[in-house]
Amino acid sequence: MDNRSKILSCALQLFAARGYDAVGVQEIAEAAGITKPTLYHYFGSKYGLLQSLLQEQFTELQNVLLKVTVYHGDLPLTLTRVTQALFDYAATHRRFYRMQLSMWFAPPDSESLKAISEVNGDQQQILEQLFIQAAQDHGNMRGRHRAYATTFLGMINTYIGLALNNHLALDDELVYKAVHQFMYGIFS
Amino acid sequence: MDNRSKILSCALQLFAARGYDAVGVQEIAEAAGITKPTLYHYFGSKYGLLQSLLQEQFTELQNVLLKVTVYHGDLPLTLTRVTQALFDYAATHRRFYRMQLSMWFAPPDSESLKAISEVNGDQQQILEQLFIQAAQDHGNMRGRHRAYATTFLGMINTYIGLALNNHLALDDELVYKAVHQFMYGIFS
DNA sequence: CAATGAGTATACCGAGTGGTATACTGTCCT
DNA sequence: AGGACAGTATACCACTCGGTATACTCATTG
Repeated sequence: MDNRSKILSCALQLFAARGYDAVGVQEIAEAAGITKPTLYHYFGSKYGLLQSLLQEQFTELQNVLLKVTVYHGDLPLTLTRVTQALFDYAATHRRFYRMQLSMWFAPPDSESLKAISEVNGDQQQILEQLFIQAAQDHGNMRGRHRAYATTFLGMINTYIGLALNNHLALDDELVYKAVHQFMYGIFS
Repeated sequence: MDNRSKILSCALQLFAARGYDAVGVQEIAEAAGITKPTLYHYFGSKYGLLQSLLQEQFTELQNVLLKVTVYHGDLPLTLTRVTQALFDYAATHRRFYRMQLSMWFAPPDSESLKAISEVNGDQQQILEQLFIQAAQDHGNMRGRHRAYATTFLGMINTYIGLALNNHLALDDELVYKAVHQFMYGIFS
């Protein structure tokens, strides 16, 4: 593994465990077995490191999401696939998802929130597109795609958050429950 | 307002906006119009300040919660009251709830999470008691009180989080929806 | 009056912060 | 061979961090 990858990997581990603000550049460098100028050579700044980290992981997540967000008239089916994909991604990228989640709920003026907002818009838009398509079949959904996408993602992220702390398991039963809870919320 | 209260108030504002780690003791002191030794006189350390802040606000929240968590055989009714109470509390203590929420999702080894965990257990237990009582009337709920309390609080907190970012409104309709979504989750 | 003790400020501490100027390597390309 | 350039390390910068030693003020109390 080259130094750049080593830095990214160690930074992810440290940020996920203690948070962006609480981890120093020096510490990351030591963990990666390099020195600070090397880190600054690749990423320019601590914040740039965070951006690169988020960027690279998020494009992967978005590709997964794009593959699974195809709508063919059966919204529960698509939502089930999306939920499964997100659960699966969270389970196989626990560290990253943990970091991403804590940043999602970070204070409004924190650098963490700023960083993740820059990157997160696409994910939201993919989901919004899905709900816009579905609204063509279900009139009462029209005009609420933004709210639906946010709520859906919020619910999923909550479940993942609970699962990461071992309060529940991300099994098929939970997928089923989550989707039906959400659908129930739409048609009531 | 005495200096102690001024410090607490300013610390809350700053922590809620930028996070515990990103705010320095010096900055809190300046915002409160005092100097560091005064702060250390009252709270001993930066972490002690955070603990006091959480402690005082949480006892207030717990009192609200205790008043409203009375079970008389109608679980949806009680949950509606609890949800309303939490929504109301969040709406009237936006800054504090914002801080509390970001700490709830803070990285596992962060001081923020440690601090809130020390204080949060009681809240969880109040809800668990409710579900234990309800399980006497609904056999299929038995033994899951812990999961129910966690999931319920998680759901409520997600809605509040979305509301704090103006993605939705904490109105009676949402209370109804949330409670029914949750009840649906139990009996399916 | 003298003594106590809470509350506050000045001035300081060592350690660590994010970030960089400089110089040295090695590997390409001409 | 020689220049360019990515990559890396040593040593440093000014600044901020959480925390404190000391001394002062002032109200309470013996």
